[in-house]
Amino acid sequence: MAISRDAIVTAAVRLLDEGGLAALSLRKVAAELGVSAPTLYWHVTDKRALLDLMAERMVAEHAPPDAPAPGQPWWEWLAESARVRYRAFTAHRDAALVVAGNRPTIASLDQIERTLAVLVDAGFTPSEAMDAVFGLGHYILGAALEYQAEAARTAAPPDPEVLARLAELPHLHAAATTRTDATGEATFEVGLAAMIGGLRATRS
Amino acid sequence: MAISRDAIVTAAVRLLDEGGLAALSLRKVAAELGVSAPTLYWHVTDKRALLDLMAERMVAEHAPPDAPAPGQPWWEWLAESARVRYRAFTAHRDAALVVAGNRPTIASLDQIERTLAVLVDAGFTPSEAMDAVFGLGHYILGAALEYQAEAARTAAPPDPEVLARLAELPHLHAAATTRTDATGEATFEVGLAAMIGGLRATRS
DNA sequence: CGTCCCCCTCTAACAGTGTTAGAGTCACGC
DNA sequence: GCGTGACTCTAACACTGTTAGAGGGGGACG
Repeated sequence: MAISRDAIVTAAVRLLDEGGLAALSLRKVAAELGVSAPTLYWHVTDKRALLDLMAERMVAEHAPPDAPAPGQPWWEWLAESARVRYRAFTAHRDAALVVAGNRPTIASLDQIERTLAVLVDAGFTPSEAMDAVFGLGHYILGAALEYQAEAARTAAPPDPEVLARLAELPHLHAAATTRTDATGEATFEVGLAAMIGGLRATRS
Repeated sequence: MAISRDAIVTAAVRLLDEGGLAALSLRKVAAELGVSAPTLYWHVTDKRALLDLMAERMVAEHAPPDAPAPGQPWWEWLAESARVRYRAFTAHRDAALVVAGNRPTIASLDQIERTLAVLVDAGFTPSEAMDAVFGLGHYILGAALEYQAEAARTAAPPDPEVLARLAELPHLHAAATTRTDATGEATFEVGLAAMIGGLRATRS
């Protein structure tokens, strides 16, 4: 009945969604497929390789447009691409962690190339464009990672000592009470606007 | 002769530097101290708790100035704080990963409060200041994480298929050949300038 | 029809992980 | 002297990624 590599990746992603990265073991993936654990090694060289495939899959699920729409400024297209990527990171539990340790794939290179093309077209040198891609990419990764870490944290009861300290700090307390950003999207948007605004400023 | 909690953290950080997070096991930490593994559980509740302590230690090693120097604009002070934090993340191997999963400590709350105070003083509302801290923090975390992931990647031989594809992509190839940023600091500076420039723009 | 080979799966096992149970040792305060 | 608590130990459990090596089973070919 021949287990396929794609089926393994699908099962692994499902398991990731359920229990997070820490709970993802090859034995569980194998069990999900009704197969013994060493069998996976015939289809996949390594657990690291499986994680690479999962990262590729999860990123591929959300594809940004290849280039700006006619008349659309490059910065708006860039912002939209960033949102799509952020969504890809937050759509699956611990996806950011999995992607972070990932080695670059051909698909990701192609996407970077497309982004570089747009930016070079807008007047960036290739090196400047690369800096922009890196800068934005780092921000997205950090935001997604911190969002998911926060989600994992709130599952556990908060340290009362820390909570007490928080009440004593006026600005922090004020900020904490006037904000309710459950999805993290509003916070992401603010940082994104700052980042892209900063990149735009270097281009005029 | 009574092993202290601080000694455990010190040994753990040394082991982290040597082998990275994946190679950090309680048994090795115990061996480093000439003690058996379960002994650590008397001093530390959990491995997660040990990682929290390590994160606190590593961050505390590099402390940014509490407030701008007289006459120093807030954005310059903010950039300097960001650099210090980035240095803290990259000073120890996998430090960014350890800190990312960390729960907020009292010390980190205090530092956030100081930053908020400076920004509020500069005209931000507490909520806007919080957004700025988050945005900048996410960028720093992502940059450090990606820098360390890249360092780990170059240890392994690169995939020839990916390498071949890279040669076919003109902009990517151009960018890759004209850049030699071994420490990642130059790339970090560019993104930092964009981020802080963007934050400044919202304030005028 | 037989036979060989290769795709695919299996069991058994190894070395290592975090963590718990419970027993033991040693110094200090009363 | 004696107990009590701080501190450490051994033994063990359930689990992890990974390797060795043995088979089954179906299609290709003589």
